Amino acid sequence: MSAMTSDLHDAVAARIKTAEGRYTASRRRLVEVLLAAGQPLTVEEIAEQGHLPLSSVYRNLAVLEDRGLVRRLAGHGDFARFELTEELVGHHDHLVCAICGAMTDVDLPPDLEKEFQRALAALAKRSGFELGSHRIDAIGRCSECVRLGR
Amino acid sequence: MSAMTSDLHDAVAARIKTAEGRYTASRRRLVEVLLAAGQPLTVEEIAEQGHLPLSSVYRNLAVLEDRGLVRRLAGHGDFARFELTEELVGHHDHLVCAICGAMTDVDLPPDLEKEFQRALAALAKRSGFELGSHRIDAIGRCSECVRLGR
DNA sequence: AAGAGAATGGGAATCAAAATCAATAATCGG
DNA sequence: CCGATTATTGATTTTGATTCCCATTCTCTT
Repeated sequence: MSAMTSDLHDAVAARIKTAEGRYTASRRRLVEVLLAAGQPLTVEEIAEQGHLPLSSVYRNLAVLEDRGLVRRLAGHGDFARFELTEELVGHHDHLVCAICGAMTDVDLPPDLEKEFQRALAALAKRSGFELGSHRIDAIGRCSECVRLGR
Repeated sequence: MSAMTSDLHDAVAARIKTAEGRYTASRRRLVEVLLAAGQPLTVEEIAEQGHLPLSSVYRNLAVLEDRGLVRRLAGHGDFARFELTEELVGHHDHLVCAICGAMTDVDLPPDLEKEFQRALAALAKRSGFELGSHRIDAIGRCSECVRLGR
């Protein structure tokens, strides 16, 4: 395990403990699965890859989301997907397959991200909206679905 | 009703009819509600504002979505929201309130939109992803939630 | 105006997600 | 290390948004 990875677990543990929470093996496993995947996963995928019961996955995703460590995304039509927040793994965007729902992480040039955040801030200000973050998704067909002619 | 509005209804009617569908009063009412709102609505909002039964709203949203006339969005809670597709009302982005889930339409400068689409296309190509459209959401607190100190 | 195909809408079924709760495990004080 | 306290687990409901069903109604076509 890399230094960065244990730093991440330390960060998660610290955050969990601030609210009478415990960073249990089950929760750590969940975080490890999300980290290893490097892309947003469904509850079922997390349960399977972490050998965890569904009820624990649902409960602990809620706990982690509440602490700002996990973020819930909407796939394309199907069901919810989850990823570690950018506080833990940095900002990134997604390629979203409109056919199978798969999501892949991608990074836009930082300059462009900044330019974009600036433009949004201007628009937000105009309507009294307090801007936090943003999300950018590219919608299309993933290579797998293209290959299979779907 | 403006000329643009009846053009829109004509476009919807034409598209519906291509697949043995009928542009019924119920479906037209649904489209009118979405058009009048100028922002993505939940199923419940559509049913209420159009005085339509839930089952019809769900069924007809599915029909319209299938014909590419309506698009399903992820809110910032659990409830899906729906809007007319950009083919009908043009491209735009959203301010999404993380507190109450409200969504407001906004327009980014066209130059910036194009620059984004170009950057995304480059990234997509690299991983064999076939780029269609993109969606950009600003996440934050809407003016109402700021005002109420939520 | 009648027949055929679509659409409607109230209610039932579905199923992802959340809640329940007895059993288990971690934490703390001494 | 021990026992008390509190949090977590996970099999099992329960919930609730969404989808399905189907008898009735509507809309087209001739």
